[in-house]
Amino acid sequence: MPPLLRDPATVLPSLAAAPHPHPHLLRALHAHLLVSARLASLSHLAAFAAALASSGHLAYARLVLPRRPATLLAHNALLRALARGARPGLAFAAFRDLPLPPDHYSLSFLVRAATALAAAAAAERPVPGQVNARLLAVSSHGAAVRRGHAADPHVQSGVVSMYAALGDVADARAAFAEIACPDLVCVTAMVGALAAGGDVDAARDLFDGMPLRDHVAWNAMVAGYVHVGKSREALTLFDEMQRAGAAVGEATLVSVLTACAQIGALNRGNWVHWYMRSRRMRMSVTLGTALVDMYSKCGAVVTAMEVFEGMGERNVYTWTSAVSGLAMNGMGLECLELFKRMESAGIQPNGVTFVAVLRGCSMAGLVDEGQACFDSMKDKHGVDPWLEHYGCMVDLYGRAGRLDDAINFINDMPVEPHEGVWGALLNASRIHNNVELGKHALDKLLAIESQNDAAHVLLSNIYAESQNWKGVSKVRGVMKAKGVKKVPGWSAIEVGGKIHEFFVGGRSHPRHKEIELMLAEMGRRLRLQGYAANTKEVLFDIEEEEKEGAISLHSEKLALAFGLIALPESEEIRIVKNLRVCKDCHDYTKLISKVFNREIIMRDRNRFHHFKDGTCSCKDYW
DNA sequence: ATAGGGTTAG
Repeated sequence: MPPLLRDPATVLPSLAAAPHPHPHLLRALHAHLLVSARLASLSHLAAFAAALASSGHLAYARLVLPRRPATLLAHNALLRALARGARPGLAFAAFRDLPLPPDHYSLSFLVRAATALAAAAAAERPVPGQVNARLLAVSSHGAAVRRGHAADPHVQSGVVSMYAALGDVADARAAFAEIACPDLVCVTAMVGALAAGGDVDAARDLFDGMPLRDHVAWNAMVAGYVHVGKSREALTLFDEMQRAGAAVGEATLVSVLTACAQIGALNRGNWVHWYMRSRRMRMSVTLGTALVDMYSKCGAVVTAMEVFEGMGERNVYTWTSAVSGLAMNGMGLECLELFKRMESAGIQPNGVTFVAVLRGCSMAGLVDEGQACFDSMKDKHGVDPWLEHYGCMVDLYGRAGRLDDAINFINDMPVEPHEGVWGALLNASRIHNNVELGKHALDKLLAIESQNDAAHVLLSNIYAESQNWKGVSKVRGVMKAKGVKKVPGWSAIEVGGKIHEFFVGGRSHPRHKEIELMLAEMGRRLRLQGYAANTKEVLFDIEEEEKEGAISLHSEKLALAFGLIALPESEEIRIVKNLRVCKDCHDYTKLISKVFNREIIMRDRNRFHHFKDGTCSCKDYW
């Protein structure tokens, strides 16, 4: 007996994965399963039927199921297996041909199938034979209503999360409003739906109004905050969750780690790792990946790699997190090496992996290597380049000063360049002081995206570099007239397990007086070292400038001053910033690291800067 | 005998 045929539990998934197994093979398998009495239990029978259906033999699948008496139970088991399988759309075909009227179980499986399709559509993962996720969603909801099962709580919660998966919060709200007495599960589904739709405040109101919250409800709310980037709120809520005595499990910790990663809360992240070990929690792929991501994004890349190496099972997410972590930390060569290891390990890289490895090459100036990766994408891995990848390539050439190559690359693109491509060229023009090219790139960029704030700021900086102050104020006027809003800059620093956030020109911190004194002291000691503020790149914070009539302090300087006050001298200062660090702040921080003899690790939008003894790990190349 | 809500990479 071939080993595969010994146990339905092992043979069925491989059958389901095969696109179109030969009918002879199926019949042989069927016969074997019958003879060896593997199909005696209904669950095995349903699994076999589902495997048949998944591999394109729905009619055969139905024949396998008991016909007389036709039990709805067996057909429901088929629906369930199909809804969970690789081709959830088949559940609709099976539903249409049910030999008996469907019950509330049938409907809940159908809704689940629609949810799976909606989730795949949202992730742009086309599922074979897919019609239209929205159409199927509405029809499954309609079927539930028609068959009189819309009031079943399992169907209700399923419908709410189905619309959420489609991205239709309004429909989720409407479905929720129809529910006379939503139970805990339905409310939790709605909390998740609201948060996923970006309305985290509405989610919180609903959450606060819950008479009872179990750990899943807490998880939904914590994850909701993480989803919209409110990491500090997520961590605060997690504290409350623990005080409330809710069970902390894998899902919770994954969200908490994601929050730590977002805001660079290394101490908190370390605590989670310790907590996992002290509870002897299993290092699942998801949890391990979240740890690798957290350590990478907190600049602890060595620890990230230790976790990575210690993991027993790794998937494409894990590898991509690690590759991306090395890229972000400026370790281009190591990033490339890990990518090659990934290839030899037989893990198929996807588009996200290539974004990471191309960025790694770009940051380390590895132009030829990056080019080779880009070429291998399609040839070797069958991944079609996205617009982002074209942007990465322009960045790769442009950063390295090969502006002609960048332009040729754009001209040879088989698709219309998008704003990211022109943005990369614009940035390269700024780095290499090419005003003409910068103007050209900006025109193209604004023709596509007239509200792009970063583009206006970059143009202003290009003008400022060439001392063209009229140009600077013109850009400012244009932004005002067009109503372009600059994303407010913030910097975060963790002190004593608490996250402190600073905003441009902010004065609201309880220790602002001390911060001001420290800033004055920093300025005094820097002047002694011959530092003069960089007026070339003018600080560009319209709102603040207008309010205060003076140039405001960028948030990273406030965070830095606070770090110098609040952290012991032996400790490095870690700052996370949401935008890219400007040249002035970069120069300033380099000198501070020298004059105050401190290590400063700053994560900006794109990468890490590791300041020590007056130099930065990015070698002024960012 | 079959069911629902929360979890990872750019």
